[in-house]
Amino acid sequence: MNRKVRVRFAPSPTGGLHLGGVRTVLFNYLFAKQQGGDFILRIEDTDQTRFVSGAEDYIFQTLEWCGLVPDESPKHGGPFAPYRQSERKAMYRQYAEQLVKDGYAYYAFDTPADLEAMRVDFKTTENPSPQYNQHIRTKMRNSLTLGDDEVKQLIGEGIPYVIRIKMPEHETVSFTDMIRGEVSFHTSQVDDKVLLKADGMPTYHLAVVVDDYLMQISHAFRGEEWLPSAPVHLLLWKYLGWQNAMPQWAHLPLILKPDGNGKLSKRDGDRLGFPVFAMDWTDPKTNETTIGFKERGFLPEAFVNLLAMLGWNDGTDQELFTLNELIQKFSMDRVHKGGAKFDYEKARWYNHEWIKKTEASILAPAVQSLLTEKNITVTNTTLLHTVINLVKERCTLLPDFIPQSIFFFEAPVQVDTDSIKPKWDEKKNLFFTELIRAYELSTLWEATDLEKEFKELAAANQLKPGELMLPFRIMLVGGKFGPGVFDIAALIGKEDTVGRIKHTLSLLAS
RNA sequence: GCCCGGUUCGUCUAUCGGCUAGGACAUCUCCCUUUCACGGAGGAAAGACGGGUUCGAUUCCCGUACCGGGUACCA
Repeated sequence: MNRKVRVRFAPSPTGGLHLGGVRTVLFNYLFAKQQGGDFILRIEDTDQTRFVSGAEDYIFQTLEWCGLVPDESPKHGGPFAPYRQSERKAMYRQYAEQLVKDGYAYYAFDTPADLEAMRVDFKTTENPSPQYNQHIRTKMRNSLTLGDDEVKQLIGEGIPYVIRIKMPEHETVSFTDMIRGEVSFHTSQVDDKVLLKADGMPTYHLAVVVDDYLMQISHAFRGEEWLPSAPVHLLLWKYLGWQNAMPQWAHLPLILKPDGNGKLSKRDGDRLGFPVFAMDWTDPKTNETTIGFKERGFLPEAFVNLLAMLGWNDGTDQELFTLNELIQKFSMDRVHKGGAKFDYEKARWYNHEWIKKTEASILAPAVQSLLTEKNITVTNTTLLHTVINLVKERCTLLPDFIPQSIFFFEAPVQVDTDSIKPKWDEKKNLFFTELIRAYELSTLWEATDLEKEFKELAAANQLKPGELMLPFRIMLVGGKFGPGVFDIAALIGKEDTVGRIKHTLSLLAS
């Protein structure tokens, strides 16, 4: 069987896209691009009660930021449109009805109250959550227990009903998962899932099978949380007569909380102070904003890189990969089976590495807009690039560029004179006064010249340069940080250097 | 409870029967840097447990334990 690779990411638009979601996108994307296939985005908005406006748009923005743009989607269009399940509503019913006709599904008229009563009535300590299964279904109001005439009558009267799959009694359903190998289930353990809801919308189970078939999906990758319902899907492919077209499955491991147990959730980020969503997400109902990796100052390259390494590696010690390298090297059989605890420190490390290896010209727009927010207007882009190259190795997140570079463009507002005062004396005061004169007269303004002059003057004053470097640094940058002092002096120029020394001297005098 | 997955340093992981168990993050020590970083050298740190199979098991099989997922007219 040699068909075109087509994969899909099928989120429901209920909120921000979290790490796990983006990683599922990434693995789909990598696989598709490697195989010369297509990556489809399908919106699974079959639950109207959970629909959140803005969520779909957010998904597109996120994918764009990550550089994982779909080939087909509600936005990009494509030969299998529409790509929003709510707009495909009409197509699902016929398949559900066909299943009923073929004896693989049945109508069920139980009300929510009936179901609730069932769960209470059949609840025991051994079976705390009774399912609507092959045993229970004989005790409920459905087309298996009711006569044909009664069923027709109920439907005719407009009584709400759902269509449920009729799980076979003693079968083993098995399939080969690309990551896990052979996985099998006993049908006696699986319940009669609802396929078509009372409002006429399909559930995930029906919709995913119908759409994957209609959209000719060749490989279906999704989170591990779907593994238990895989037998339902497998059976549906079979009952609908599409078995030969069934995609190959891969169930991806989950991303877990860094501490404690369970899968990573938005709340963990809030609690532990790190982002979980790719980008800022503002809940339209509560107006609460959850921070995203983008806004925290992550580069998309770093974000994609760290996500890829959460559950996959190429078997070597390499940890830094570009998207293109990932496309080349990715393979589903090297994806782990077990979940991975998310480590924010390591995530920061990836970003740090990416900032270091990214060209100043690429970093420049982001740094510039960060400075603009601080009311710094940068007109000299050559200077900006020089500054970025000088400080980027000490920046882990993009906003770190602000404290690390702002003093190149503006005299420090706060000067940490407290760190100078304890060891300040008249000799040093004299030295800096002389330094001002020396620098004012100097015709050369390169870092090496400035350092030479500085040290000669120190020697003439019988002072160790070491005692003077820190005060000098604080005068220029405001605190104990930043690149080499003479590099800074060279870049900010004579006027600023002298001005900042004078300013600090006056602060120390008062 | 039941079903399905999983289990190597604190964390992410390498190992596809030969291991003195390797790398990275974090941590510690030292060097470099008269700031903060970067960088360099080194240290500490792991195969859940019990049975098999085998000349040999981290690796294969079976139990047990623990962790995770599922058990909705949510995805």
